[in-house]
Amino acid sequence: LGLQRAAPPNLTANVLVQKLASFGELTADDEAAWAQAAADTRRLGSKQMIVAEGDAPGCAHAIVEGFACRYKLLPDGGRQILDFLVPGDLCDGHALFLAEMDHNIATLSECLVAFIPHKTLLSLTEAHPRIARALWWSSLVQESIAREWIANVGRRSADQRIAHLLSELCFRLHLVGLAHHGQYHLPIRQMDLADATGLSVVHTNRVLKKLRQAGLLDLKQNLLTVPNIQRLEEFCGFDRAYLHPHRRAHPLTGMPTHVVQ
Amino acid sequence: LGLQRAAPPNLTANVLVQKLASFGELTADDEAAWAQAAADTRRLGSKQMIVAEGDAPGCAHAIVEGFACRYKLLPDGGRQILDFLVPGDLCDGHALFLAEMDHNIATLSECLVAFIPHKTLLSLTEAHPRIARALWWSSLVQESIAREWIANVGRRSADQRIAHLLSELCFRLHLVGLAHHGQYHLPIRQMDLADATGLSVVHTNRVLKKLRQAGLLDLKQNLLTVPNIQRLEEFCGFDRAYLHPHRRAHPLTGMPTHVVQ
DNA sequence: CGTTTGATTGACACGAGTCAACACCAGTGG
DNA sequence: CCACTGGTGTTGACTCGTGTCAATCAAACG
Repeated sequence: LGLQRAAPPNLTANVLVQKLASFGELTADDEAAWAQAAADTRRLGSKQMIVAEGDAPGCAHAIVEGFACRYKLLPDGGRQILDFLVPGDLCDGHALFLAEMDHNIATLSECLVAFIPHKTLLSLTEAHPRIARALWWSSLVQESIAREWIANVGRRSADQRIAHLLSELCFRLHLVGLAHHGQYHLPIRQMDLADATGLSVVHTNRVLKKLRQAGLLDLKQNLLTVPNIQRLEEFCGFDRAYLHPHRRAHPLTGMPTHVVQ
Repeated sequence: LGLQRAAPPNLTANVLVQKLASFGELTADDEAAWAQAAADTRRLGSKQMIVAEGDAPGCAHAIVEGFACRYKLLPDGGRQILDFLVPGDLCDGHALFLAEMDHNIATLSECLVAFIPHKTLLSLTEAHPRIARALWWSSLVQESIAREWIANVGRRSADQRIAHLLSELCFRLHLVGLAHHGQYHLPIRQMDLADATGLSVVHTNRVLKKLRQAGLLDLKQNLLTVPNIQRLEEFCGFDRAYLHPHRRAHPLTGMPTHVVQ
């Protein structure tokens, strides 16, 4: 598949830069510095641990290619996925300050992962205030996503849960240019969808069938097709506001103004 | 009730200081500055809005007395509570940087709320790096709590959900000295518990009855009694790690070392 | 007092979980 | 080359946890 080909070296950092820039305007100098910081990349196989609960890693990780997720394991063996990590996402920016990780991060497909030493991250934020602000903004969006997930799992019907989750992913993939005419390369199993929405695999399967028959989406063999994204979003009440896509100037902190899309 | 009496003026800021200090060691000077910043307090009735979705408030809010919550309203009228706010909690620290609120914050009981102008908050963090770090830490704990709630609502049984939620509250109330021999003043209705755990009110009621009969806890008339907190925590698999109570020195950022409890 | 809000309980319906069987595919090894 | 395997998707039958509806009760309140 064309989607799976490795990006040329000088394009490797492109997704990371594109994503960070979506959180705040950067100068060419900022972008170069960010790309440089993430130069150390490694390829990981599917279902490999990136950071484990209890770890206090010495470097941050960002996804360049492939899909990963955060998750917790419960005493009874259950798994709850807390977020999907798509290309461009910084996995563990907060671990820079917290003593130890309180959840796991693992790949869902083969991934290209950038390793950014905490030392580099710190000096970067000191020398590049715009990068610092973009990272700060990004961490706030992370928090906001987590809150929306609570509402998703807590109060939406099974159909809407799945639809909402996929709507969010579509939007986030759009941000980094990974959408092609309503088609998204989505290397996640139904079991992953189930663990992200708090449903069983069997019921997830049935819901997907129902959504397919309703013509809202089609997910098969790692390819998600959404004929009409607006219809899907209406169906599940998706409102992109929580992803804080358009940034307006703040009277005090002077965050840059810019509208995505 | 003795618990409901208004604190003397010079004690008003005590809870806020105590809470902030639980996130990082502060000097006497820091504490005085923080208390001063939160000097403007107002008393709000039950079920009053503090900040609404879509707002871009000019000041931050902190709870001094009483209970509040964050929540989202869904298109179908459902409400999902995203977090409870107890005395000492900063409600909307993140709003300092984000363009607008993506959820509501309202009181659950009569509350004493401190209003901290964003301008003050900004200058405070510039002049007092320890306060800045404590606030930063606090925002990370907020994020961590949100993630735990996803797992709670997504993968735990109804009994464990309620038990876990109440275990968390017990711990957080402990932090600010609001626990008295396994008894906690908890002015929240069963409907609030239901909206926080993704259950119906009726079923919440039944679960509470079951927990009461199992001798795990007793919640009636705003008073939560937990005979044996350890037993409750074991029942629901509560692990305080996600609240990041003990802070160890970080090799790079030099966060202070200190163990709560 | 009547009114309102919240707690409690029962009867019933339904969404979602569980168990089990089978299909399908890729990889692997005899 | 073809069985054999493990992982994943699909479907049916059945069970069970929760939701819904409705009635009653208790406490708070104007």
